[in-house]
Amino acid sequence: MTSPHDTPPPPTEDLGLVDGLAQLSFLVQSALAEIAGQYDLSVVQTRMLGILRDREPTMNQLGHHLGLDKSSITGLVDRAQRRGLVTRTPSTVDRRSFQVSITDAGRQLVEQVAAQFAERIERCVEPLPATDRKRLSRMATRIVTADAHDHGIDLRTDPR
Amino acid sequence: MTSPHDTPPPPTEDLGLVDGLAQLSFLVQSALAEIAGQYDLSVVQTRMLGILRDREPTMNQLGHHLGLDKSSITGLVDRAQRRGLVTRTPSTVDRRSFQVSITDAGRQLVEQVAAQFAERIERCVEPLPATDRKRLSRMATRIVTADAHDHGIDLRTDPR
DNA sequence: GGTTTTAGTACGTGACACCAATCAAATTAG
DNA sequence: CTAATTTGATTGGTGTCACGTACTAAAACC
Repeated sequence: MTSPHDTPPPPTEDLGLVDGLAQLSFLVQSALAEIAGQYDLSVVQTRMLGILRDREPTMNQLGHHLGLDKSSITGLVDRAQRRGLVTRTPSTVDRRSFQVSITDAGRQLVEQVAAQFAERIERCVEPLPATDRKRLSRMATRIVTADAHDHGIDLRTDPR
Repeated sequence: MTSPHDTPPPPTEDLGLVDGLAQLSFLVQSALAEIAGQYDLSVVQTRMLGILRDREPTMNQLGHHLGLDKSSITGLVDRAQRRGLVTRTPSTVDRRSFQVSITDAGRQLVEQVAAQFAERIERCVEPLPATDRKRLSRMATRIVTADAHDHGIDLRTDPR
């Protein structure tokens, strides 16, 4: 029925906002998963490293950033630490907690993933005219920050 | 430092296309995960049910739609079938394969999730003016369909 | 007919995610 | 200043999901 590699961009009917965004999110996520996978990283691991690029949170704070349970964090950090990507440093002020930091190796890794991911996304977005890309960027920012604002959360995987 | 529920929309600086889309995708995915979770569904299960709303693929085709290995599908369908959400019907033309169909219960479930998800997304998108929402919808569609075109894939979780 | 694909399952492994329970350190009460 | 509570993190158990490998049976090929 549907022909694969044929008609260039036939005036496709609109998917609607909800479905469009849903599918777009799947597209982005699977791109990230694929690229991260090339470096033996999962999406969550990558996200964690991304967060640690500019922060040194405690386990608890890290869990908060990722929206994960504390118990999930232990294993997550364990695995990353085993690979030498992050460090657990005992906090000086609270002898119960640790500060999680990214290592040079981890930083290098995540930088590579980020670069390749950026490349990929830029490519996906190519069909849009420059004006639209700008707009899209602004809109995404708007939505994300409004949401973070709602939840009193900080977010941002990759600031600056 | 950062005040949670204060300043309305202070001229937030742009996150950039890549980061904006990445975070937007996380936002959408976690919304979906949360809502699906209320019905004891995972994102993948929900996605599967969404696909089955308007298709009756074989296990293999289903795996193709989801981008998953055949071996992953068995368990996926098993669990859904155990819950009475889908059915495995032996194919009449190929005695090796089965057609996976959604049951009424499954359809009802996924419809509820979809409705609530739509509601949630609409809400997230509220800060944007109507014109932008239209634009966003078109852009998302454009990107997604261009990508599907590239990969010769069909996609669409929720056609029409 | 015999070889080779193909559809699906079975099994083992590992990453995640959660909950409940636990422990030590910190905080709050009284 | 003890006593009770809360908090940061780990452990253990369960379940989902994803993969690779190996295997069976049916198709398809020659």
